[in-house]
Formats: sequence, C-alpha cells, structure tokens
Amino acid sequence: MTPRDKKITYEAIYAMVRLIPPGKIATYGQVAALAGLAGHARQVGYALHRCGKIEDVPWQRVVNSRGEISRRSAKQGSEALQRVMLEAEGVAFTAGGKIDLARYRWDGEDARLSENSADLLADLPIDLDRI
DNA sequence: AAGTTGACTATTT
DNA sequence: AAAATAGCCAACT
Repeated sequence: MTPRDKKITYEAIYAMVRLIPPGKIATYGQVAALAGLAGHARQVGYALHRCGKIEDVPWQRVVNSRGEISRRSAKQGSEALQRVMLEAEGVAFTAGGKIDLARYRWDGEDARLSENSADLLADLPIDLDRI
C-alpha cells in the first residue's frame, strides 16, 4: 500500500462516517466493513481519534459493538460530549448509558446509493453552539 | 527495526 | 450481566 493509499483509506473512513444519518449510529466494525476495510475496526477508532481537526465528521455517531461510548485513554471530556450530541439528535440512552442497537443501528443502505452525494449532510440537526 | 499501543470485537469466565 | 482473554492490524516509538 502506497503512502498515498493510506490517506485514501482514512478518507474512506471519514466518508463513511459522514454518510451515517442523523439520529442513527454505527459500530466501528460496521464502518470498517462499509469502507472496504473489514476486520480493521481498531483502525476506525484510531482514525476518529485523530479526526479532531476535521470539522465535518460526525464522529459521535460511531460507538462500540455493545452500543456504548468507547473509553478513551486520555481526555475523557469528549465522551460526555458524544453522549450529549447524540441525545440532541434524538438517540436515547438506557439507564446504563447504552444505546439500543436494534433500534438505532444504521443499516448502511444509503452508503452505496449516495457515495458521491455529500449533500446528505447539508443540514445537521444539531446546533453545536447551543450545547 | 522490533516492540508497544489502542475511541475494537468475539469468546470465555 | 459484567469482567477478563485472546485475536486483531496499522500507527507510533
């Protein structure tokens, strides 16, 4: 894999995350598979870990396979932020801080249809300044 | 250049 | 149901 492809791989991950509809969530493994990187769930986590400078990636819609917000090694602040942002989108959490995957999990149906139409996320339902 | 690390997951206690 | 185990693989030291 050339260094150039490496960048493309990351872009593929970000592109897939961008396709997750508001109010839905996806798991790391699911994003990896849809991006053509089956078995690279950890790489998705790593990609999101360093997505701080990228503004238009709705990273809060990616959770682990248990439907929970994954723990970070440092800076726990973003964990709380993630939950707030998801709740602002209408995603409900159980008392244990988990999400009902059966209900909110994204099926990925829009992924293949609109791979080239970024207009899907034109209107984010959340106003970040209000959080 | 080899060893460590981690925003993962499936399996087993 | 929750915690430990064992695979996993690219990025980072």
